[in-house]
Amino acid sequence: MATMQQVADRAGVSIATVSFVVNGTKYVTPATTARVRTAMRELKFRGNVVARALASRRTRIIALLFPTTGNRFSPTTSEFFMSAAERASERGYHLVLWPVDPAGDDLDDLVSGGLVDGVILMEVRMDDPRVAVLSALEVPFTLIGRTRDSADLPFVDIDFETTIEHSVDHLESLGHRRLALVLEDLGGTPMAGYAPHIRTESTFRSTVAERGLAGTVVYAGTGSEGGQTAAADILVADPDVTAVLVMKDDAAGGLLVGLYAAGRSVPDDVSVLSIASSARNADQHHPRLDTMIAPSVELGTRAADALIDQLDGGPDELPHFLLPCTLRRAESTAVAPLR
Amino acid sequence: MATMQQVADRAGVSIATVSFVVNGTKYVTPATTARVRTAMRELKFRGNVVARALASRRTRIIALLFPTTGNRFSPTTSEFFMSAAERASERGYHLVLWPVDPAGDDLDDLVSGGLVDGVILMEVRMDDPRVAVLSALEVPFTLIGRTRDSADLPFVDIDFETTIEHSVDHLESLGHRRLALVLEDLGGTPMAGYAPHIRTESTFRSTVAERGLAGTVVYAGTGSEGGQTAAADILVADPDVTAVLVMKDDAAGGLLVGLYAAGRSVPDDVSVLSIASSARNADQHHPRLDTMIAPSVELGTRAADALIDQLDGGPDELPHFLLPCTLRRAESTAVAPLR
DNA sequence: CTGAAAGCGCTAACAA
DNA sequence: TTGTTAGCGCTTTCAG
Repeated sequence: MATMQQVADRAGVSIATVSFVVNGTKYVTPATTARVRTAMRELKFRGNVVARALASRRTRIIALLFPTTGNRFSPTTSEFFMSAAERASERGYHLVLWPVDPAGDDLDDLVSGGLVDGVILMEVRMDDPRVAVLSALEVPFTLIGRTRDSADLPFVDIDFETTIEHSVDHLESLGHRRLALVLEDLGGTPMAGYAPHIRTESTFRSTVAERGLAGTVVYAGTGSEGGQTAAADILVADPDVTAVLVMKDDAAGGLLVGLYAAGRSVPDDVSVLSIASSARNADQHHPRLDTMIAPSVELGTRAADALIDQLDGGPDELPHFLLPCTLRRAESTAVAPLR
Repeated sequence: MATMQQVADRAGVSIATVSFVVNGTKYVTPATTARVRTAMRELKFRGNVVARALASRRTRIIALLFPTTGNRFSPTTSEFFMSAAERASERGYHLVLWPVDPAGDDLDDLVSGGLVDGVILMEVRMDDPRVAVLSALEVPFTLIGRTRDSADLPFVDIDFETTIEHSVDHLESLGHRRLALVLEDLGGTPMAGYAPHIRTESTFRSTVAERGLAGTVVYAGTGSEGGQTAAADILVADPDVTAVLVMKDDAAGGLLVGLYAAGRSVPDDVSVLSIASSARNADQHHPRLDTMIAPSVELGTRAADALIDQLDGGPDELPHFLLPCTLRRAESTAVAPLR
């Protein structure tokens, strides 16, 4: 692996000059530039990222922190990640996905010594311990999500409040007055306090209260069984329910099964609206469900931008970017769910 | 951010001594060790990974390379990633997921200068250009997957050959003699030549041929529609088919719908076996499908081990580790699929 | 416009 | 057992 010094020797210039042409830091005459470039090519010079990082204090690498706990990597997560990575790449950065303890304990060695220039946090909890750690470490960071009080934190997030209101609007416009909400059960896990759930649940409760609607909330376990149990739970709590919001992708199918098993057909007896899901996930269902699709790509892109702006000294107001999910109606005609 | 020199000064020792206690490189008396540790604590010394990497030529970071193309991050992928990360962590390494161009073009700057000590490749194609790049770069690497000729490459992989034979065994034992295989359609994409498909298809063809069975192969598009179309295609090609293998998770549901739409009930008329899927994915289905579950966790762990052995100078034979999927039978009684 | 040289923070001989 | 010191490969003033 050729070093910069070797390139310099070969081109008959100083190492500083090579550095200048490599980084475009200073003007170098076309003639010397050419000589240097030739030497670089001949020696297959690639540059040493680590040495550069040590000298310049930047690596042009940013990390997306992902909790090691649970197996929470969904298609939606994937969209956040991929879109953020793409944007980072466009702006001359590399984005890596870094699994870290949800408590933030192993954050130090990652970040200390400038291995990464900044980080994006996702799967944020209302009182996420990682933000304190990151602040203490003085690492530039941006959230995909919001803590309880994110007023002076840079973030992009799904606008769950608006999403839920729109969802209820939609269902109300269909004539529904008795709703239910299915959430994942995170109690007792390290992901307890997961902000999207808290916000969704409280917005749901307040919205139905304001509008004088009935609103039941149940927590679902995993997979088809989780959904089936949730359906049963809902019907116990409110036998007259006519619409349910599900924010748990892997249980959505089971929910239909459960409803049908209890003699309800979808959407004739009960409307089901899947929320904060991805198109890719929704497309697996048949019959299609009405779905509030998460703006993951847009948010991933924005998150990368927010962080990189911070690093490169772009606009300096705190980014507080919220985007609601958008409704995608199932176009197919009514179909009975599973028997 | 305190430097090692500052710690040394504070503890009244030389910087070398601090380095020794930090890395456990040499014996240091308990007394001095204590002084150093105290100083480190007082100064909140964290150590500079970049400087250490430059001096020692190792970062203790390994990367799992993931193609930027397509949105191929499945629950199975997630299991590979998480388990490899966990194993790496146990062995004192960090594992990051690095999105790179499937052609391997942007591999240089990642790897040059020893930003990562080694890499694990996944989503491997039969003639994957990335292995040439990696070899040229002289970076230690391990594959999750196999190229056409991996005889002298370190790899761990699903044993697709055995998996398919077991699948056919299973179906044959159920009395089926007319089979079909559903694969993802990757033609024309950068992922064309994806090794699992090639191996699965060719093993399937040769196996049915040897045993004198009928074997139809169809390629499915995405989501429920993809599966429905695949079902129709199969029935055109072989109206008497009685068993189908699906290696496309998101289309499995649609396949059932399609079969049912064509008047076939599952599993009475047609048996469906989902292959190389994950438990998490399979659990979403209702009715449950018989599933050949991929040994992702075991393989992710092995991959990390193989790479780290290589790095730390463990056993030096080339790891060639193959594990077949294991059959998980749907316990539920027969149910009609979607209507 | 180009070069000299002082670091960046740490590791690892080699000495003592 | 601990200290000295020469790098690791590159960036970046500061001169010239």
